[in-house]
Amino acid sequence: MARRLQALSDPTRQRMFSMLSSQSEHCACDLADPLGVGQPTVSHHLKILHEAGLVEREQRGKWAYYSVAPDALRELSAFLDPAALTSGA
Amino acid sequence: MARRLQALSDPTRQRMFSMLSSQSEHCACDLADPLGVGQPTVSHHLKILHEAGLVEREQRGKWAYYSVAPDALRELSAFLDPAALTSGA
DNA sequence: ACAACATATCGATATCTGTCGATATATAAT
DNA sequence: ATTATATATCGACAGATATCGATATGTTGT
Repeated sequence: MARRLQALSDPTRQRMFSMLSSQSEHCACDLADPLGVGQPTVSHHLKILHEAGLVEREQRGKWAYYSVAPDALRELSAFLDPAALTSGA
Repeated sequence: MARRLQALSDPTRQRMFSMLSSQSEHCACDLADPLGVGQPTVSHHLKILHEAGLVEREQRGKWAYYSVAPDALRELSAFLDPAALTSGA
C-alpha cells in the first residue's frame, strides 16, 4: 500500500491515472500530448503505476493499452478507511 | 486531494499517521523515538500532514497534541473509489 | 532484410524532499 | 527575570525523482 500511495503522489501520474479512469483504456501514445510531457516520461510513469499494481497493461500490435486495475482503488480505499466499505457490492 | 495523496506518500508520514490512527491523540514528543527520527523532522512532517488537512492540532500547555482529522480519510477514500461508499454509516 | 512506427530503456541534469544541527519561539515553574 | 522544557523554524546537505534527448527493443508492414 505504501507503494501505491507513493505512486499516486506525483501530479502527472495523478492526471494520468484520472485519464485512465475516465475511459476504459488508453494507448500510451495518446497520453503524452494532453499531459504536456514527452514519450519517455509517459513510459516511465506508466511503469511506476504498473509496478504499483494500479494499472494493467495489454500489448496489442505495436500499441500498449493501459487500464485501471479493477481492484486497486477498492483495496486502497478500504485500506485508508475500512469503515466506509459496503458489505455487498 | 492531490495534496493529501502527496502527504501520504512518505513512509515516515505513513507510519506517523498510522500511529495517530491507532490512538486518539499523540503529543508530538512521543512520536520521534518510535519513528527513529529527530524532533525537527517530526515537526516538519506533522506540519505537512496538518496543511493537507489530514491531522488536527491542539495546543495544551507546552504540548501539542495531534489527532486524525475526522473526515479526512473518508473523503479521500470516497475520492478514490466512490462506489465503495456506504449509503448510511 | 529493410523501413517505419510505438514503446522502453539509458544517461544526464535540474529540481524536489527528507533529514539533521542550530536556533528561535512559546509555555510553565521557580 | 531566569531557567527548563516543548515545539517550530532556518540553513544546509544528501539522496530521490521528474524530465528530457538519444538510443535500444519490438512489432508491422513491404
